[in-house]
Amino acid sequence: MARQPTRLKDIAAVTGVTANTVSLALRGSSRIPQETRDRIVAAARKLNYLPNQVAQSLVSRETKTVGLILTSIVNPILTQAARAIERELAVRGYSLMLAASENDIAKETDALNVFRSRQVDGMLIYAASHGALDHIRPLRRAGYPIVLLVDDPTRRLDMVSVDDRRGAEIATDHLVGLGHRRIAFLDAGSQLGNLEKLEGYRKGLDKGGIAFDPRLLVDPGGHSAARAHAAVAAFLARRERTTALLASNDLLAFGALRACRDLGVSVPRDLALVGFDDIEASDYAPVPLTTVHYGADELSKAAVDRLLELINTPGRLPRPKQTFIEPTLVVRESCGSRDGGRAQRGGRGATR
Amino acid sequence: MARQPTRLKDIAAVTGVTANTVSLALRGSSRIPQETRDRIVAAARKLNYLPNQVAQSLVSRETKTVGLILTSIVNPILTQAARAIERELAVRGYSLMLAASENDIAKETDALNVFRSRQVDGMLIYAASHGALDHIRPLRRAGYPIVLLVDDPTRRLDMVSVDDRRGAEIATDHLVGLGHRRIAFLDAGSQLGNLEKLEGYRKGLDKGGIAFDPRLLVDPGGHSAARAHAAVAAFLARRERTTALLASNDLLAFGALRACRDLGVSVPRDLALVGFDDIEASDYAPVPLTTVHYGADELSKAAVDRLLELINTPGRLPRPKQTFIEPTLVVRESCGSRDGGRAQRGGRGATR
DNA sequence: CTGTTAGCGCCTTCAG
DNA sequence: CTGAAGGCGCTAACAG
Repeated sequence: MARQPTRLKDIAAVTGVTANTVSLALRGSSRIPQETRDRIVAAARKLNYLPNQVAQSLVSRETKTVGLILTSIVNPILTQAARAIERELAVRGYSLMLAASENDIAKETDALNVFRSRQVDGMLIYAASHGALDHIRPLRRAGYPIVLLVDDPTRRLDMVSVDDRRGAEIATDHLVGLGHRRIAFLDAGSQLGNLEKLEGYRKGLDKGGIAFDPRLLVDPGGHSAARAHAAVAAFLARRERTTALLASNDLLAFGALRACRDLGVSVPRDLALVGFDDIEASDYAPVPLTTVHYGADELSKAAVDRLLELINTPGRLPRPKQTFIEPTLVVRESCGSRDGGRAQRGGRGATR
Repeated sequence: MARQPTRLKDIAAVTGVTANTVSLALRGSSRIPQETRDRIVAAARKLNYLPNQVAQSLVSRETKTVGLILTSIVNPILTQAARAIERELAVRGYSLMLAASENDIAKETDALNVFRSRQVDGMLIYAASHGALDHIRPLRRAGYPIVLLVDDPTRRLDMVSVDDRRGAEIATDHLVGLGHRRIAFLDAGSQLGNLEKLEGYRKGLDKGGIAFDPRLLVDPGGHSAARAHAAVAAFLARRERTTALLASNDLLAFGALRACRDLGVSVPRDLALVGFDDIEASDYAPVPLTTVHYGADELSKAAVDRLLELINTPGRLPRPKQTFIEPTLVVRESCGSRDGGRAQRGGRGATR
């Protein structure tokens, strides 16, 4: 990029030694006498020398780079994870390369290839579809360090993820415990085959002795709050006599909240609402959101740790390891249990 | 990363030609007869060949990589920009390398050096401090393509940025037009020397014939909603008889909204509120936020376009060019003008 | 203690 | 139409 970056050879020319000596000196080899070293280091500073990492990588066969594939960068929770990942990597001397799949397997595959071609030392992947991992598996078999950031049902890849199933289950438990029987589930993941949250929801229902009713599934057909807004509005218009709604992420919950406001449905009095992710804005929502929380930083750290473990394993990769981050429920106002009473008996309502 | 990635030489061995021929064939050179080419391409596919970009970069002297330095990845508007940048770059065959400065000049400098060492073809920088650009300027002089994503007061660097000054000005104009005279300004940028918004605010005041009162400046001492929450609570307790507040970003506005709720101050009836950035959540806030909007995607595209222009300029870099993205005001409920009346006379209040 | 040689994987130039 | 030679910037092996 700079038109003429300084090379070892340039420093060599100035100091009257050979490029090799400069290389050794700059890396502090004791083979070079202190005095020569100082002279070389001084010259390097003066010439504003920085080693060419691409040349280094070619010989060392490592790039000190990790690739991260995100689904969509709009979801704040992914952003938060990306940030923690960048930080964790930076302190360990790795750089982060970013790609987005937009929930599209073809783009995910493209990103995989780009990263491979760029010789990244490892990859972190928010797979678009948890069921469709067959484009990733061969890479692991070929020896590529890869850590999935979503659940792999088959357990054949390394993985660090929040326990989505458990998260949806505790959220459902909470609503069931509050006396709700008709609990709707707002989720965009099913289309992509990401069924963990749905399963957790069903498990929670089961435990409460509530039959699963597919009419209570609402699919926004997209991942934005706007989509959720429309879908929930349509759903509410159907008058399914729902008293609670579990949204599979907070952005969708925001849309739901808006739909309720439009239709004069009071949250939590008329409808108890629970989200998922606990993004920063959830606490600042019109009705502060009860939501499933998990440590995105903790998750990121665990994922980076595992990835570096794989990267630094000399021979064959160790057996895949699965790590689940345990979620907790953060109870705020939107579920109606904040002030003790059952949501049905009416709480403070949605006043501001 | 894969223990043994396929090389040109491997394909050569299999097809009984030389590595050179393989290289030409794979790049579709007409110098190689169609039939040989097909044979080579087939072998490459079978061996799952991908070119080693590190090696390619060493000879081509370009990495097809762009470095992006963000201040803090928490601000959703930066994320949104990052996403658009990634997308713009990807369609042009460039990869994105990400680093975060956490608003710290030392870290910003580190990131600059890392990118330089990694031979990125160009850099996009959300500089932490718009006044402190002296660590960046020499790079431009050395011929590095760099586009700043914030204003450079001295106009010596290429830059694509929202017109912060203008944004704050139109927001202030709006509040002045609504009859407000005591307008507070909530801003975390001044400490870092990012004064554009403050200037716009003062200009708006001036035009309205309102004297600037430093007691109406509230500094959250940080960039989070929580900090704003605390700072605004303290400010409101001082009873400065403020009727309006301009927040320098939406996250801060959320915190302010929360402080108002805590203290029973109704928005917009008792206090008109205007934010900045128009992040997705703003429309879903307890009181939908009136805020300064700008096309983050448009900004990103312009920045990427300009950067690639610089990258593809053969000799000396052209003169630096400044591009401002024009902001607009999105009027929602928090400023009290939505339903026609002056905020002071009471609007719908903050009901939900 | 330092210089020389070779090679990482690829591309370009020049021979054949 | 294809092969051989040289080099990108750096490091590793071996000489001297």
